[in-house]
Amino acid sequence: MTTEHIIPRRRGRPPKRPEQSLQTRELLLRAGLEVLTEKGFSATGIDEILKRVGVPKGSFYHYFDSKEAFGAALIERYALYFAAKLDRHFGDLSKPALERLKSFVEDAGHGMARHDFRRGCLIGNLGQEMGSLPESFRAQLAAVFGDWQRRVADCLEAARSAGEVSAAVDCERSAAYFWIGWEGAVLRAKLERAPEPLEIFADGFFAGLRTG
Amino acid sequence: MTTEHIIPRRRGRPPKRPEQSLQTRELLLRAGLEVLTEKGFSATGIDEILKRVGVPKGSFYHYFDSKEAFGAALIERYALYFAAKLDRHFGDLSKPALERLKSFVEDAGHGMARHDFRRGCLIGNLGQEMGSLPESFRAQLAAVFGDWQRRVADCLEAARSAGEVSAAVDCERSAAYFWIGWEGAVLRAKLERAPEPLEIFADGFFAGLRTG
DNA sequence: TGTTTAACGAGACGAACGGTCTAATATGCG
DNA sequence: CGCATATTAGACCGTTCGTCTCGTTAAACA
Repeated sequence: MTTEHIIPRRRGRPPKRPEQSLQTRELLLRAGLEVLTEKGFSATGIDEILKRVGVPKGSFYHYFDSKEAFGAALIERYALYFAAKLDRHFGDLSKPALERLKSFVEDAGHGMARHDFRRGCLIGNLGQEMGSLPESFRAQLAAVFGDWQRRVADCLEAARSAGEVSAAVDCERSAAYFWIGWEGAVLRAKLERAPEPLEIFADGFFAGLRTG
Repeated sequence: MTTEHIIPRRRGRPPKRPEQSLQTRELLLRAGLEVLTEKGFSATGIDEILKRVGVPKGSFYHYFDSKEAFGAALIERYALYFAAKLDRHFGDLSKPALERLKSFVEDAGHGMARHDFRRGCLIGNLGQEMGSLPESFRAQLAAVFGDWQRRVADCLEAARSAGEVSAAVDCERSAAYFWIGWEGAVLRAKLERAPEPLEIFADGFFAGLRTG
């Protein structure tokens, strides 16, 4: 069901093939993303991730100083992965700016559907959990939202210049609004295991842009 | 800092004063709400709640069959508490319907501010955690949202009848939209420990109602 | 080619957790 | 008085958490 590379693992110092040497770390990160987007940080034990990829505990603490450090690495990776996704959509100048944003929304919806609405957004998940998370995560998570917001704001700005949305739209504020609501929609879609919350939010959001 | 009733607890069967006899259970529920709105279900241990109110474990398992049953009781109580809050605002016929909704939003914002934006919405918190929660919670949580949505939809309907919002507004859908986004705003306000997300969402939502 | 050192795998370890259980204590009731 | 009932008290068990120490293997250097 998941990334089940049961490549027989050798002990001792590995041969000098950099691609191979990063494999274990890579596997841990990938599995971590899968599990954490589904269950969050606190509810997930290291062992679960370990078992999933067939790596013993000792390896984990070789690659990461602690569960906290692992979490930070996951946030970083997820943020990057997502920023790339945004760029891919927003950079597609073959369509109008507003369409670019819509295509991201659609893509994200398909992504959730592909996992049966069981997985949400890592950043949203961890944000919700901040009450019990290392305080160092707070700034990191907020920064990620800031980054994503920037990108959406730019896209909206382009749409406004092109007259695709009302000139009265405050792009920065609308971008903030977008992520606030989108995360709510993802959360709700996960709860109901259904796409409707995403659709309802997207419809409402885009309708609002017509009038500012 | 919290409900620190350190009422000296007597062992043995208590005297027949029903108000007193429910006290321990009551204290557990109250403390549970405080902690779970802040940290969620998985991250919270029974012991933490117990210590907070100075109740030994034996009592806990006397009043609740399990942590799961305790969670279910908390959801029920929170849903009731919140429904009452909604009714209080929406039932205040001295102001226009839209104002009633706005006053709820304002009240909720003050509520979060009072706890320094450390506590969120229990239902939202648990919703996010569904990935690791007993499956029995899912229907219960969804039903709560359904109930709240109903109430908001009714309020919106009243506003529409009074011409306070565009006749084009789909009240049911807008109510769904409201809760989707509002939960996102609460989550974000908790993350940033600031009221802006609530304001941004509320502004955008109410603006959208003008045009439907 | 032999010794040292870096890189990694393996699993033992103590603390904490959820949950159960028995005992202790006090009241209600016949 | 004595038995049933309600509640507190906390020892206890199996699990799981995150950390740590050590063994094993290859690279590095001479």
